[in-house]
Parts: sequence; structure tokens; C-alpha cells
Amino acid sequence: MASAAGVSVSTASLAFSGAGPIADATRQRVLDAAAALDYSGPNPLGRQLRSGRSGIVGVVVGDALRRSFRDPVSVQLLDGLVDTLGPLGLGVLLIPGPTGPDQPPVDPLIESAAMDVAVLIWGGTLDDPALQALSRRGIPVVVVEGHDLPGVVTIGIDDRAGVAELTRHLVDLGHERIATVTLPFGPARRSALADADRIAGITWTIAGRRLDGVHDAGVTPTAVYETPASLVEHGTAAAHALLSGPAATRPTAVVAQSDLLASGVVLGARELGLRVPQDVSVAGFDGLDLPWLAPDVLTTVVQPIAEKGATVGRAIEALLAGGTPADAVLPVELRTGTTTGPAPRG
Amino acid sequence: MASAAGVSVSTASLAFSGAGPIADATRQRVLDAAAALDYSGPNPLGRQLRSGRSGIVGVVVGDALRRSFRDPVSVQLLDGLVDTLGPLGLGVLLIPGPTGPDQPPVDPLIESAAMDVAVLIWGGTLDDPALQALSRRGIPVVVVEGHDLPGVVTIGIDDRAGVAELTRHLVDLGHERIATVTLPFGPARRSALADADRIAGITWTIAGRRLDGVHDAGVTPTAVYETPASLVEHGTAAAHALLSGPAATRPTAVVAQSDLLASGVVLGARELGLRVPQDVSVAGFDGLDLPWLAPDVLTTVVQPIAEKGATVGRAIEALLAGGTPADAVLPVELRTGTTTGPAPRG
DNA sequence: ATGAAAGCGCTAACAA
DNA sequence: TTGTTAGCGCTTTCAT
Repeated sequence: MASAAGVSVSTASLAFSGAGPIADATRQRVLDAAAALDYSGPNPLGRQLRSGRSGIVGVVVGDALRRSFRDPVSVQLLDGLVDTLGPLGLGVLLIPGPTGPDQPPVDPLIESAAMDVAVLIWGGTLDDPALQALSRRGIPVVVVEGHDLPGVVTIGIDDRAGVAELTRHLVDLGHERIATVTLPFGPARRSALADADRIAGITWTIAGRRLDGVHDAGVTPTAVYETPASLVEHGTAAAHALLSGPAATRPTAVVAQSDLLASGVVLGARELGLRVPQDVSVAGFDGLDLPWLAPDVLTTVVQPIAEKGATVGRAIEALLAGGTPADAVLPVELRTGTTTGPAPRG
Repeated sequence: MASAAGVSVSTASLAFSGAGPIADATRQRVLDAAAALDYSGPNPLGRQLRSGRSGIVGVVVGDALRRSFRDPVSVQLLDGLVDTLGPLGLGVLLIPGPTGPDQPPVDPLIESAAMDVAVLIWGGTLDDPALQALSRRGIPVVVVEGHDLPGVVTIGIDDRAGVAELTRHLVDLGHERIATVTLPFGPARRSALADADRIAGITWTIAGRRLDGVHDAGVTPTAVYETPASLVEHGTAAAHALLSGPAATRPTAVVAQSDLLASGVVLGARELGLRVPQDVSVAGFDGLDLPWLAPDVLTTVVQPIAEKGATVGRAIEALLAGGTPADAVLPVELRTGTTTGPAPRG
């Protein structure tokens, strides 16, 4: 302990914290002694116990890291969050989400890691075991893109309205047979066409909301293809399932619930010998940069991802200050690119 | 405190830890009392202070998160690391690397967050301020893909030999004019052709080692294009710079130091109207899945990324057990795809 | 302006 | 088998 080296006891605390009244000379003496003993400042563990705060925000990614982080949306969200949290002196602890059906339902870190707040990326329902464990521990929770749940702060975007606007754009272009490619419906992931029963059983609301957006535009999709994750290859698989039929019955437009899925659809359509947008229009959601689609630019709904992360960060700040931040729904914006065009003459 | 509720004091500790002798009846009584008071197990802060361990591994990503995580290599490494650390009860704290030249050199978390070990992804030299801060704090460090530094554990791959083998593959195909596209040379990032002076000043050894690999195969690159980050768009820019000249002098093969760069080169070559591999061969490094290149498969050097993460995890385990884990150099393997072929007849 | 003392919640040694 | 005690390193009253 530096105090032994210097002369005082807890005056050292003042010397380091800067708070409290202390003579410049004394402070300097303490700092010098610390340097001599290469003591590098207060031990964070002691400080944390004393203050009851760990300075750590646990971020539960909705999936195995590998899969989550292949999704630029999660990454950019995390980036915005880290940028906001850093200046507040808060660090982000990565917590893997449920890995597989036969794995333990919640990561041990959720049960026992020190954290002041937790963030659930990608939703969660009330009976989510992670949510229950956190509430048992009394750790406040911020949920991104989930249900509106009592007792937790929810940050989302107005995706339903965004998809509705996008769909109307397609209707205005004369499209009548519109198919859609969705995000996963729930923990039981599938890559397949979904029937009405399956659609009725959607538990992850993000897929449901974006599907509702299509209906809001007065459109009933000719087919709904459900994917197990927002990845390019699943979009390609969807394209093969949706676009292999004859031109007379094939959809003339595909609305994908993410840009990654949409770019997979574009690639799949090309593999089938279809031109985009002459033979089929493709639209996405998110507003990512997709350099490999160049020179095409995807028509999509742009969501403010980094801003979403920052909003989560501010909610955390408010929570830690003892406040009760309001839920937030951020606006989205339609961006028309080159992958949508007039419906082909039938 | 549960002890008040139950009947005992620190017997509760035994009840929760499971260690030590305790009567089943007593344990049950404690657990019941805990449930009644909804006490959710020992406070991690107290436990941490007592044990002197935080259970946290700080991972310093070599860059802004946004950029780091667009690189699948970092993500998969992190994934392998998290998978290994989880069962050990260790969590990963994300620490942003240097963000910009005018930013503070090290993130405050490096100075003051509680962590038992730190991992530096993507290198670091001896005078790296992060490394210095960590050593001042007495926190052991594992470095991935960096220099061999005294006092830190280094985990890497045999990339030099891998690039040499790859280059020999091209030589065997008859290529004589081979250009190369490199990873960043150091913190001062550029997107430009590099002259000899610039090459002599490489500080991030990963670029240097992979460049040396080309020479090991007896090849002097006709041009070296330096990129500011391992991203598709920088590969495309490199392709335009390297492949715009007349066929007689243009390189017939390009060795990129990452798959992302290589796929950018492929896209750029196509934009220039060149066929891959008939007009120009392109090879990469990493062994990623690149769905958007389909049906092409990149010729590349496959590195065991997840295994690298796991190796880092095991080194951390050994470090925390008081051992001194050895540096590791993991093997790589050439994978020939469809993007390299015989040199065009000149 | 500085020092003394208490206590954050826990666990490990020891005593009973 | 259980209870008592001490102390991890810190910050914060409260005295001096």
C-alpha cells in the first residue's frame, strides 16, 4: 500500500481521486511514493466493492458470437454503444446468448458476473431465462428490438412503418406478386417456406413486426420464406425456393427483412438467370454498405444503427443515475437504389 | 444478508460454494431462506475483492470496434476465445484500441478496469502505450500476431511460410509479374503504392512477415500496394491502381494479405473488364467463407482462426494457474480455388 | 489539511 | 458440523 511508503493512510485516496481538500505538496509526495513503488493507482476491486458499482455493462448477444458478429447490424450497434459508454467510464462485457437447444439456457456470466446493467440485443420475451435471471439479481435491463416488457427499457426502431413504406414503393411500381424473406421466427430456426400456422407462432417480434408492415401496405405476400439467421447464404437459398418457378406465377418482387438476406436474394436471382430489377425487384432492410453488390445499390430501409447504440448508452446512463428512461422508437427512412424497378409486363 | 435470515453467518458461504463440510439439512435451510429473501447468491464484488480475481479478460481490439468487427478474422478469433474462456468462468471485456491520432493513446479501461489478463489482438510493439500501461499494472498480456516480446505470451501463425507456399504455387503456374496488396504497415494508415522507404518502415510485423513470404519464394513483387485496413473496398482500390495498365506490363497475379482484400481485388479486376483467373490470378490469406464470390472459390492460405482463439484461451488459463505458457505458432495450409490459373501467354 | 476508524460482502483459517 | 474472526483495498464520515 502506498500509504506505508508515503506517510499517510487514506490521504492517499484523496491524492488519487483528486476530490477532497489536500495540500499540493502532500499529493505530490504520495504520487512520488507511488511511482517509486510502482503502484499504479487504486485497485479497482476495492473501489468497486466500496462503491457497489462494477462499471461493467453486460451485453447479451442474441446468439453465438460467431453468428451475431457476422451481422453488421449487431456490430455497429455494439460500436455505437461502446462509443457512448466509454466516456462514462463503463466497459462492455460480452455475454454469449443461447448457443444451442441442448446447451444450458443462460450463460453462467449472466448468473454471476459483476455488472451494473445488462443489455439484451435482439429481443427476448418475458419468459426469457436470461431476463429472469437478471431480474432475480436485481440488475436493470435494456432490451433492443424486443417486446415492450414491463420493468425493462426497450429501445427499437419504427420498422413496421418502414417496411410498409417500402412495400408501398413496390406497389407503386406496379408489383402485385410480392414475396418476403424473414428473419428467424424464434429459437427454433428454419430455412423453409412458412405456412400460416408457422407464421402464427412467431415469438421473436422483429420478424412479426416487419411482416405486419407488408400487410399494412395492403399487400398479402404470395410466399413467406423463413430463414434461420440474417446471413447472405440464407437469402440465396430463399431466392432459389421463391424464384425457380415460371415467370407467370413467380413473384416480381421480394422484400427481405435484412440487407444481408436481400443481397443473398440478389445473388440467388442472378444464379437463376434473372436480372435485377428487370425480372425481379429486391429490397432489404437496414441500410448497410454492401460493396460487393456494386455497382448495384440495394433499395432498403435505413435504420440509424449507431444512434440506436447511443440511445441504449444514454438509457444506461440514466438508469445508473437512478432515473427511469423512457422507451424509444427511432425513425427509419426509405432509400431507393437500383435493385427495384417497374414490375415486368405480364 | 442471507445469514441473518437463516441462522448462521458464513455457513451460508459454504452452502453456496458447495465446498467444505456442511449438513444437507443446513444447506437446504440456507437456500430456502435465500429464496424467500430473493437473495441471488454471493455478491461477485465481495468475492472478487476477497480472491483478488475479477474473472475478467480484457481484450484490446486493434482498432475501433466498427472497423475491427468488419473483419471476420477478428470476430472468429474472439469467438474461439470466448468459447474457451466461458467454461473457465472468465468473461471478455471489450476494450477499444486507439481510435485516431488525436485521441488519447490508451482507453481509460486499460488504465483502470479490473481484469486478470489482457489480450492484444493484432500485435503491438514494445513501446505500445497499451502494453506499457498493462505492464505497469502488473497485468499479464497475451499478444496475437505481434512481435515476439519479452514478458508477454505471443500466439501467431506461420504466415510467412504460408505466403511463400502460395507464391510458389503462382510461380509454378508460370507467373512472373506478381504484385501484392498488404495489410496496414502501422498506425499511419494509407491506401497507396508503397515505395522502398515506406516498406522499410513497416512497424506492424504481420504485413512485414507476409511480404517476406513472397520473397522467400524467390519473387520480387512488381508493386506493393498498402491498404489502411483489411476491407473489401480497399482491395478494389488496389486493383484499380495495380491492374489499369496495358497487358504487357500489368501483373498477371496479385497476392493479397487477406481474403477480404483479395475479394476486393477480384471485384476490382472484374470492373476493369479483366477475367479471373484468365487475365489475372488473385490469391488471398485467411481461408474465409466468401459467399458473394460464388461460384468462384478464392485461392488462399487457410489459417486456423478459431483454434488460434482457443490457444489464446488456454494460454490465459495457464497464466492464471501461475504457469508460463509457451509462445505458439500455428500451422497454415494452402487451399487452391478457382481464382488462380496459368499465367496468360504474353 | 490530515489521521483514525468503520464497513462494503465475501471467504479461509481457526475454534468450538 | 457450525460459528467466530480477520482481512482483501478502498472510500467516507468524523475527529483532530
